[in-house]
Amino acid sequence: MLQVAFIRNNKDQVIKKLKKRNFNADSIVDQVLKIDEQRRSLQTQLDKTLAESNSLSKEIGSLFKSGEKEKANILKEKTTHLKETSKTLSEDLNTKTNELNSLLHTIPNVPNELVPSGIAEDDNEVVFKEGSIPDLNENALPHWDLAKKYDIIDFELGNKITGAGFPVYKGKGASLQRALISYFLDKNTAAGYTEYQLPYLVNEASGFGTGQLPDKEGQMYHITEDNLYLIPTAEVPGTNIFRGDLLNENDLPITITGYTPCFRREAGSYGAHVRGLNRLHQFDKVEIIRIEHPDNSYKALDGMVDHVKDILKELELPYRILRLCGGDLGFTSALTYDFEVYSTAQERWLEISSISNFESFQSNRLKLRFKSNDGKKQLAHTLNGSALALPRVLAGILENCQTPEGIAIPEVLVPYTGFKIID
RNA sequence: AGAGAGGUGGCCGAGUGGUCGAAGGCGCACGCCUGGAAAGUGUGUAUACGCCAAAAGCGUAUCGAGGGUUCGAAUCCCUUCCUCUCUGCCA
Repeated sequence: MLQVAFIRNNKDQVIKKLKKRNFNADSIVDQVLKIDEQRRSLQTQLDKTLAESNSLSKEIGSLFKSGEKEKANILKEKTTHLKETSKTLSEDLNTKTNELNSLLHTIPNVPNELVPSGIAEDDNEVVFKEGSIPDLNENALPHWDLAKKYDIIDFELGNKITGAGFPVYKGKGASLQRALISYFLDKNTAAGYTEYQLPYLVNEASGFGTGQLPDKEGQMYHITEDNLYLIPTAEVPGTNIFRGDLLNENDLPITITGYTPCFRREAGSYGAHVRGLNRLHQFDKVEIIRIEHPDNSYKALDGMVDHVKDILKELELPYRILRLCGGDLGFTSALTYDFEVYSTAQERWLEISSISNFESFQSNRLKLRFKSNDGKKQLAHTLNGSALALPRVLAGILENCQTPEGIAIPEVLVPYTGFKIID
């Protein structure tokens, strides 16, 4: 959520930059500023009314003490209308504040300068490419066939136990999953991130804090009996650690990593793109999260990108990095880099990581601030990224590392798996 | 899950209807004292919103959260969340 003061002071810039997202902010910005003005005027009136009735109350108190009951009763009557006035004023103020907030909730983050304009996926800008695409023979199989061939992932069994999108990993498939999680966590902690184990269920306030609610309510599994949500990403519990906090400048940056399963309803997805591991209702992911000083957040973003590059290089997977265009940029993000690994057998790129700088958009909603050394308070910047999402990395390994003898495990993972080949 | 107790500032802790944003202590910051330090001593030490060009200042709100009673609520009532103790259940 953008800050009203920011919109007020940078009105034209905000409107102009939001155009990159193909978001026409003209009328909504005017509305926001108008409602904010009304809100402030109501606040002033209410404060004045309350101030008057506070001072009357004090007078009444001292009159009662000195036994001047009649005088006190006269004053009491005077407070009656003040009470009515303040009641309606505070109701109006509430309405205006809610109105303002729900309007603000519909305005996406202002994209960074670097964000290319564009409408959809095809307009994303490829900024980096690394790794050679292996020349597989004609018998190369997509990962869902490989999973069956080596009996390491059972999709049908998942259907039986739960439903589509809940695969069962078996034997070396399960080991490989566990190996990847450990390997990612080790890489992240070696880079300075502190490992956390986080809850998989979050309350409503956390959902609002990171912006999943109210907009993406339908995308999360909701346990209505206890009013809790299954997390769609570790970003939600991880970032909400700091909800409402006032940090010290010296506490920054805060860097955390955590492994969690992720649950997504993915309502409305279907077709070939969701086959096998491409899109699941439950999947594993290791996330990295940073709380940064605003002056440092873009440097930190680059650092996160380099970190993930390093991991993919070690895994020897062919990948590319995209800078998301305005049309594809997430609602809360100011700048996002997507990592895609090449699926040789499917002949398409699969998204395996998304790294974003939200600037103060998330922290404004979270009320996550820090006090700088000169005593001034300001919103911190939040960033997060996957390092990495498991299923598609697994798909990439299965497809790119298939040999006539079996799946050759990337060397860095062998100490974690304890085996070199799946056959 | 049942019974009881409780949630107050960075922390501890007092406060059961009026001058309480809140005693006292600890911590922290700055000053004095000291050759230096400790001790001692003095001052200061929450957040949000609003008024103001801004600072100073002033106003309003905030004692887990939300609502109510009252001229007036940390204090009384209701709802809700959380913590602790005992009992029950359980990896």
